[in-house]
Amino acid sequence: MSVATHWPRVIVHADLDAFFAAAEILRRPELRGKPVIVGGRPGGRGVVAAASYEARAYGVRSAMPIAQAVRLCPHGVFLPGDHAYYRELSGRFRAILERFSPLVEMVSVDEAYLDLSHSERSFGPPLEAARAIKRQVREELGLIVSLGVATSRLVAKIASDLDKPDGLRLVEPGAEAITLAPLPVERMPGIGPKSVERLQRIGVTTLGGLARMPAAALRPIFGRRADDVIARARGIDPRPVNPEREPAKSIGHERTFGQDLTDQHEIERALYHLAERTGRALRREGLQGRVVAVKLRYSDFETVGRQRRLPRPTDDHREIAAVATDLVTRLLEERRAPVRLLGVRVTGLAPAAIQLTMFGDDPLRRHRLNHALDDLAARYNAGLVIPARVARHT
DNA sequence: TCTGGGGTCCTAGGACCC
DNA sequence: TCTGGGGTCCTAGGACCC
Repeated sequence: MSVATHWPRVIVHADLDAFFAAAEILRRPELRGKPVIVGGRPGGRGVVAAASYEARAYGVRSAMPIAQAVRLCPHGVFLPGDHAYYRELSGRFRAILERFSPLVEMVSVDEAYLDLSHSERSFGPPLEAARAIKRQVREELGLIVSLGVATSRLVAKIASDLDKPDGLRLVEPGAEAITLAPLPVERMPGIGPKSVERLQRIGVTTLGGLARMPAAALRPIFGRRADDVIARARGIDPRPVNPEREPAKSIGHERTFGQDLTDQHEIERALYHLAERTGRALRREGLQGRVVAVKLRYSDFETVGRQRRLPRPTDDHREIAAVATDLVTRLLEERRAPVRLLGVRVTGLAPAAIQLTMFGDDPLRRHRLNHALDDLAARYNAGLVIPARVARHT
């Protein structure tokens, strides 16, 4: 019998396995055991959002173009995805986690951090608590969750991935650096393909190697983050679990078209629709923004953006659309080529306040009109109400 | 092969101010 | 004739995450 290990903090990272695919199998049990791939429609321009482990056996991975997934796994079951349903399951997932600690931070629909530092009295040592979480998620949701248990978010996150699927990995206090050392650098969140390549060029391929580098050598790759990257490679990460949802910094929508757009009217119509969805989302959140940004991707994947600061904040989709259209028109004057994607985003957000200084238009009336239109859109079909000038071309 | 959509954060250059 | 230095705001682009 060894002396109980002292845990300065107990952080759990919980990650649902192949979540979207598992969710679909849950409501269509006949799919169990089949390669299920959730993403865009075959023949379309989507990517894989989630693949069951049966599909992964064929080499299908998330973020892979659907066309490639079809080639690898022609008999796969391809589904479009149902985010409202996933959100509902995600809420139940969260409710289970909250039984174990009030400190639960959802980082996406299928991922969360928990701080169990003060939960030992109720749920026993970390390993027992982790087993209870896995059991309750399986019994009550029918989903499999992989867990990492460690003294920090970072190590818990990396650990949760090590034994997937149905993983449970605990990294004892003091064992952080030695656990990370043999892992390839790309296991560390924040190190993506570009950084991997640049690290490889200076002879660094593992987190142990990264941990031993002098900060000066990493400065060209990571800039001011270099010291932080080294600390993290050693398993040091003081960030707390924060259950508060941070206020949004930007809200926007973008769309990749099934076929590239060349017609000016089609482009304007698409921008109007994106602006409308963005405006509605802003009003739903009670926010206004001071900057309108557009994104344009050409058929050759060259991607450019423009943004403009407004004289005052807005949540009005007509105003957003007008600015967005002007910005895109300017981009197309610089380069005229088929358009694959358009995006509209509003940043510089702050809680909405009606301005009483507009010219020629009653802001209060417009404000009421927008909310009335939001109600209509919610009751009927989103995007039904568009100005005649744009509708004429539909 | 042919590359989504929602975001966040960082960098770098130019304008402008003191 | 040769021309500082720091801070802040704004814009564009890119890396990255799920």
